[in-house]
Amino acid sequence: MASIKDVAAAAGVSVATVSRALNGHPSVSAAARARVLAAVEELGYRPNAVARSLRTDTTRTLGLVISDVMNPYFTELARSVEEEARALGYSVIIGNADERPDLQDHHVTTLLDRRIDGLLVSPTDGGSPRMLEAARAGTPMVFVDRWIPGVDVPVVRSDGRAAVRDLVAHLHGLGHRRLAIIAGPAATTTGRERVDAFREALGAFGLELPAAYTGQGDFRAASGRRVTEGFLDLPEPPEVVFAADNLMALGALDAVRARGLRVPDDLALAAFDDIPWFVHTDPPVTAVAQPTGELGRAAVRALVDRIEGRTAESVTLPARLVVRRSCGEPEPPSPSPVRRSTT
Amino acid sequence: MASIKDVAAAAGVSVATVSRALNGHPSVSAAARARVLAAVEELGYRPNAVARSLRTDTTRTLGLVISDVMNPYFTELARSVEEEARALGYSVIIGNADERPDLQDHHVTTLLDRRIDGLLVSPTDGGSPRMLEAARAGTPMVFVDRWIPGVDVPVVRSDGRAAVRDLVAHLHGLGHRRLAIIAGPAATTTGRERVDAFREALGAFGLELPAAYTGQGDFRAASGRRVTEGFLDLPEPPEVVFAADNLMALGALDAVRARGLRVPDDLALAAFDDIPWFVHTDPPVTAVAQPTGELGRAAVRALVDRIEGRTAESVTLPARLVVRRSCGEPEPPSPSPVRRSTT
DNA sequence: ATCCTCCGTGTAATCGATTCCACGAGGAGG
DNA sequence: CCTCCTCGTGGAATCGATTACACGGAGGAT
Repeated sequence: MASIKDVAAAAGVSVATVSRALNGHPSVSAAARARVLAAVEELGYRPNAVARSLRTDTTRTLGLVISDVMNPYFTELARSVEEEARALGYSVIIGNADERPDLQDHHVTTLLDRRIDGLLVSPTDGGSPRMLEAARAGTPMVFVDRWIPGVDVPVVRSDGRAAVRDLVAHLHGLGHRRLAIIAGPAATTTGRERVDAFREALGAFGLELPAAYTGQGDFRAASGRRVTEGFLDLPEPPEVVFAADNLMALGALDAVRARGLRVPDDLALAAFDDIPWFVHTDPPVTAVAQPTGELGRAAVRALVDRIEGRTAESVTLPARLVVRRSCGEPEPPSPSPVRRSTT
Repeated sequence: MASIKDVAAAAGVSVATVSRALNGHPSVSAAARARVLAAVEELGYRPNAVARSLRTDTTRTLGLVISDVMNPYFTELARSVEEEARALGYSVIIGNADERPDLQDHHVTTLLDRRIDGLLVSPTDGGSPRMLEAARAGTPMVFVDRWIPGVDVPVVRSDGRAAVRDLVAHLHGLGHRRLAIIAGPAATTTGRERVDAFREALGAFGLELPAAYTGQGDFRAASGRRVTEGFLDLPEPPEVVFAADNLMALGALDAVRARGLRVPDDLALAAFDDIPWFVHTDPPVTAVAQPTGELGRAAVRALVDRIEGRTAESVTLPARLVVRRSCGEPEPPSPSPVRRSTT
């Protein structure tokens, strides 16, 4: 592969001139510039980003460590992050932690070794040592969606409290009184917060959240299924299950279906995180929707601010409730014939 | 951030010795090795991958350019690619082309600029000039899922012919005779092949595929919806629609639902590419399932073979039919009560 | 005409690793 | 006791870019 030396030789100038010509430096004569460009064209030269990074101590690359790529929420987040980063002239390297702290650590380490300019993290656990150290050492970093309390890093996330209150009001209005939740891992902020918000909202309606109605999940489908089966085995099963993420909701749907029961007649279902597929499930799932794309873009902007020496602000955006049929209410006016179960 | 010089100084040895100690070179005394390791520990030193790459002309990184991250098929592919690559000691940088040739070209260019060791591509179109040139120039490269005819690069893909035949047999057995297809972009191999396989299978049953029953999609949901609406507007609409990928099937479902019709009673539906969500849609969708994970792993193995100087083989794995309810047949024996529509 | 200022360019240092080559010490063999 | 080999080590070149510094020539001011 042609290097800058080859271009310099072909153009009959020094490598310094080639570099200057290519980087838009003002003091290069038009003649020299033209010869350089011609040589570049002829040789199909492309600057070696590795060499440039070594010299400039800059990679124009952001690292993004997410908890689970297979989760549509994170997929969309990743997509919006890449989009905004590209608009700002950065590339993104994604690391998928698969909800495993060891994998998260692996990716943080590799990204740091590659000297990325900044790190976007949605931590799987309390934070790997490597990550905490990087934060302390001043590596530009921003938390997105999930964060780690006590670490001085800006956080870009959405606040689901109001939407969860709306959800509980909706459920209460439908006559449901026994509400259960499938929680996320206690090590994650989102795992805890959603339970807190739910309990708080229940309180406002004079309802309690008994321990038996709080199942421990891990943000994966299998755990949602397991927890839901537990709920159904209870002497007095809940009337509604609220899954703290979309994959666990999928698992819950599985569990209900495997028992030959139906949603919402036998058990109502709601989820945190809305995704396109929820429109097409049987029945369509009521969910708390985060402004995922905006979250990703805001996170990138914050991180780039930090990288380029400006100050980065934490951002909190509101989530909102999207009502569908999984909790019992018929869908808002639609051209489709009203659906009635035979029972 | 500490460099190898700092470690050398702290350990009281030369940088050469540090490098040798860290790379397991045999001729380093136990004493020196211990001092180096202690210094590394103390300084929290991590080798600079950028510098190493410049010197060794190797990045231990694979580039993966896919057509659309939001498509669960590609998400799963990406995940399995990363997994296998990690097992072989490589990192992966993903580029999402979003079905846009210009974006594909952008990512190929950036990846090449970063001097990745090899490229895995699922081309969106006939192939960007940059990509074709890289292939010709000998950059290790493997096509996965889609490929470009006439380019001498190994291809890892699945063959859906048999499964599509099974699908048509299934549909024919259910009494369907007017079968339509939503094709993918003609610029992609998968876009063309699936139509060919479908037409061929129809032929075996003495059926034709009229032009009116061939809609042109682009592998995105919106196009599936548009094409399906066109089908429904026909004087004699088809009885079945076969979508050449899962997102277009989603769009088809949308179209049917928006008309107040139902699947499979008013229009049966089948899709190419099976995904977990198809189990939960209303109704569950019959699909041709590719061995996605195995495809990703095989592609990585082929690419790494090529990178490490062995010869890479093309691989073709069979797809298989997964029958669900969207074409009219009741699901195989299950504990759930038989579902009857009220009409 | 002389001096000063720019302007365009080249030389060389530098980033942080790896690795070839040379060198000194110490052990084995004659 | 001398020679030779081996082993561990350090010096320095190298990868491909960027950039500080120096330098020569042209043009303007006086």
